Amino acid sequence: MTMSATQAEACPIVQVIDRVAGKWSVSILIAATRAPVRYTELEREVPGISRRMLTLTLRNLERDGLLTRKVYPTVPPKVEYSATDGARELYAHLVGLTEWAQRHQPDIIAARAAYDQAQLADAETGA
Amino acid sequence: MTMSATQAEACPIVQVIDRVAGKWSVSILIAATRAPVRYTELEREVPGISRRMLTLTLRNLERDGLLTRKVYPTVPPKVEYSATDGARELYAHLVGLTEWAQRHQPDIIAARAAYDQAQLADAETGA
DNA sequence: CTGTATCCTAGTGGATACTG
DNA sequence: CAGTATCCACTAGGATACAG
Repeated sequence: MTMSATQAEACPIVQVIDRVAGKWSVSILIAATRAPVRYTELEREVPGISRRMLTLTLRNLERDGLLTRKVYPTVPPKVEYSATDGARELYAHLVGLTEWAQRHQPDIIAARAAYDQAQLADAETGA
Repeated sequence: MTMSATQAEACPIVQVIDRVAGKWSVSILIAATRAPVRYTELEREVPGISRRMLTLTLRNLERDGLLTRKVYPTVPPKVEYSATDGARELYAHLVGLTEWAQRHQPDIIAARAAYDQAQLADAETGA
C-alpha cells in the first residue's frame, strides 16, 4: 500500500491492491474481521509488527472506512478496532484469492525452482 | 510486491498480495491476459513505467509462473509475453475485487473526506 | 528490438524512548 | 493502555547510458 494520500487512481484493481497491499493491512483486517480487537491484542496477534506501523496501518484503514475505532474513556484507556461492513465484503473477495493461492502454491514453488535452476545453468554456461 | 525472493510465507493471502502488489504487476498482467505482448508494446501500454521496472516485474511474474516468455530468434529479436492459465485464473478473481472497488469507491472517497475533515477540526481545536 | 548496468531519490518500515 | 516522536536502514522505483 502507498501510505501517502494517493489521489484519484484510474484502475480500480490498483486502488484495491493499494489499499490492501501493505505489509500488515491484511493481517490486521483479518483480526478485526473476526472480532473487535484492542491495540495491544493486535500487537500480539500480528507478530513482528512495530508500534509505528501498527498505528500507521490502523489509521490508513480507518481513513478508508475499512475499520472503525471506538474509544472507551476509561482509565487506563481502552480502544477497539472493528471491521466495517465494507471491509467484511472485501474480505470475502480476498478469500477467493486465498483459495487460488492455496491451489497454486505447489505450482508457484515449482515454477520458482525451475526458473532459478535455469538461471543457475545459464550463469554456469556463461562462466 | 516484495521484489526480493521471499521465502515460504505462512498466510496465503499475503502470498498472493505480495505477488500482485507491485506498482506495475497488475497492469502488465492485464495486458498479457488480453493477448501476447511484446516488450515495446508493454512500454507503451503501461504508461510511466521505466525500462528497469518493466524488466524487473516481467522477470518476477515469469519466475512465479504467471507469465511465459517466448523468444523468436530473429533479427531484430522479438519477445512475446503471455499470461499462463494460472494467471488467467488469478485475474478472474481480481475482477471480483475490481467490482468491490467500483461499488465502494464513493464510500471510500467520502470516508477519507470525513476523516481528513475530522483531523483538521481536531488540529484547530488543539491550536 | 530487448534488454542490462549504474546511479540516485523517496518512501516504507524497524527500534524505541517518551507521554496522556 | 494506547499511542506519538525521532532516528535510521533498506529497497522499490525512476532516469538513462550502454549492449547484443
